[in-house]
Parts: sequence; structure tokens; C-alpha cells
Amino acid sequence: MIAYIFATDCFHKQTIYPMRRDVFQAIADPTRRAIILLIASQAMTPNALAEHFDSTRQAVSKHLRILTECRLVQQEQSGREIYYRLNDAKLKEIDDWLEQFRKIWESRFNELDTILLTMKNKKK
Amino acid sequence: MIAYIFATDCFHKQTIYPMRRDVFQAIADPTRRAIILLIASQAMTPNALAEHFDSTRQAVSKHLRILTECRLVQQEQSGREIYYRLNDAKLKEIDDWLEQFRKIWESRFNELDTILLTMKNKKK
DNA sequence: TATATATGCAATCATTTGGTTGCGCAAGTT
DNA sequence: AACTTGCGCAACCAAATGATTGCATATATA
Repeated sequence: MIAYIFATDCFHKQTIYPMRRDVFQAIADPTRRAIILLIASQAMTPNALAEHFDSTRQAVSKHLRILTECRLVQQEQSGREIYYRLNDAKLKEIDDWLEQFRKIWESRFNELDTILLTMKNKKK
Repeated sequence: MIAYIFATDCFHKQTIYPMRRDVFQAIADPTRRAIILLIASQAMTPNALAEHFDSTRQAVSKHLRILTECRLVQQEQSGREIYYRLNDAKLKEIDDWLEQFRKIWESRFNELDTILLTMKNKKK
């Protein structure tokens, strides 16, 4: 009931998993990407999530476990329901990885600039 | 020899793989991420790449195959060597995926704005 | 032409992965 | 107190994955 929604101190199975996986492995599976997208706008329970897929609740639960293990997702218990919410900060890690390449391409542009500049000077 | 460097019309084993894989699956493996990073600044041959890893050339070759299959990497043959280069555009797909979330967060901010605005108006 | 090098491919193997079923337990409900 | 519901966990299984070894072929070199 409503009385329990914010009673976050009375949970039981909200396991804290060791960080075994990495984010890249977590998003490799299409079902997990779908889950991430679903909970991006609002936290959802395993049962609610499972309704969006053909596979069983346990399968979804397993995916949630993996997502939780790599901290992409956080659990929030309210009564006997566990809401899973997206950990925005963890998605940032993917963006950080991409940033490396942006930098490499940028420096490549700079090199091109230098070359163009050299050619320009030679013309003089 | 130099004569062959641009002779791209005389290759033999430069197979065109069917697109079976997903970019997300491709970057799931740490070795593949390392390969991507290595060739980001300049194209490399399988042998040159293999020197950077403990595993055998064939293992690296397999990873290259997977990367090629999902178009993350392109082959460029010069003589008997095959240079693998990064396909920048494909990395963009990952960024596009992240963009979804940026939009969701943004709209969340907008909702917040609306709420704040409503509160403001009520105060009046 | 004979030999060395660069590479892809097939077969094989241990490990991981994604999924299913069955179960136990805590939290609600009647 | 008895029943229902939500959820995690263990056992099990088929398929995919990552790596190895051996082999075939094309290119380069002596």
C-alpha cells in the first residue's frame, strides 16, 4: 500500500551484486538494450518489464541482474515490489569511450590543418 | 612493393562478409575494443595487431572478421597485406543510440521546467 | 622456380550466454 | 491463519563465443 512506497528500509532480497560485468557487455544484448530504454523514462518492476517481452519473467530477471551487476541499473524496493531504474551516470561511460575517438579524429583534422597550412606557406 | 599499394583491384581473400553482427556485440569484447582503438589513428595489418596481444594471430583475425562483419572495420588490400581501418560512421551508431537517452533526459528537464512554472504561477 | 611470408578458413574444445522450469521466501490480501 | 503475488536463486540445457591447431592459397623474394 501507499504506506510502504517510501519505506525503503524493509527490503529482503535486494542483493548487492559484485561488479563482474562491464557496461559494454551489458548493452550487447538487444533485450537488455530494450529494458534500458523502457526504464529510462521511469523505473519499472520485473513483472511490468516482462510483459513487454516474449520470454519469461525469470529471463528478464536474469537480464536485470546483469544490468545491476554492472551498475547500469539500480534497485529500489517498495514493499514487495522492486523498481529498477536506470543509472544515467553509467551510460556516460560509453560516451566517454566514444570521446577517445572524437579526440583522435579531431587531432587528425588538426594534422590536416597543419598540412594545408604548410602547403599554403610553400606557395608564398 | 610500392607499385601494388594502390592496386586495389587484385585481391584474393578479401571476403565480403554478410552483416550478421551488431555493433554493440562487436564492442562487447575488450580485445576488440583494443583493436578498434589501435586502428583508430591508422590502419593496421592482422600481424601488426597481433603483436599487441598475447593471443595468436588467428584469434585476432577472428576478431577482425567479427568487426568486419558488422562494418565497424574495413579491409584495404595492398599486395599480400590487408590493412584494417576503422569505419568512423559505424561508431556513430553507438552515439545515436546514446542520443535517445539524452533526449529522454532533456524532456525530463522540460517536464521539471513545466512543474516549476506551474508552481510559480500558482504562487501568483 | 623454390622458399618464406601474410592471411583466411575449417575443425575442435572449453567456457559463457540466454533461456526454461521448479522452488523458497517475504510481503500483501482475505 | 490461509492464500496469493512478486521476486530471486539454483539446476539444467542448447547455442554462441573465444581461442587453439592445422591447412590452403596468394604474394613476395632469392
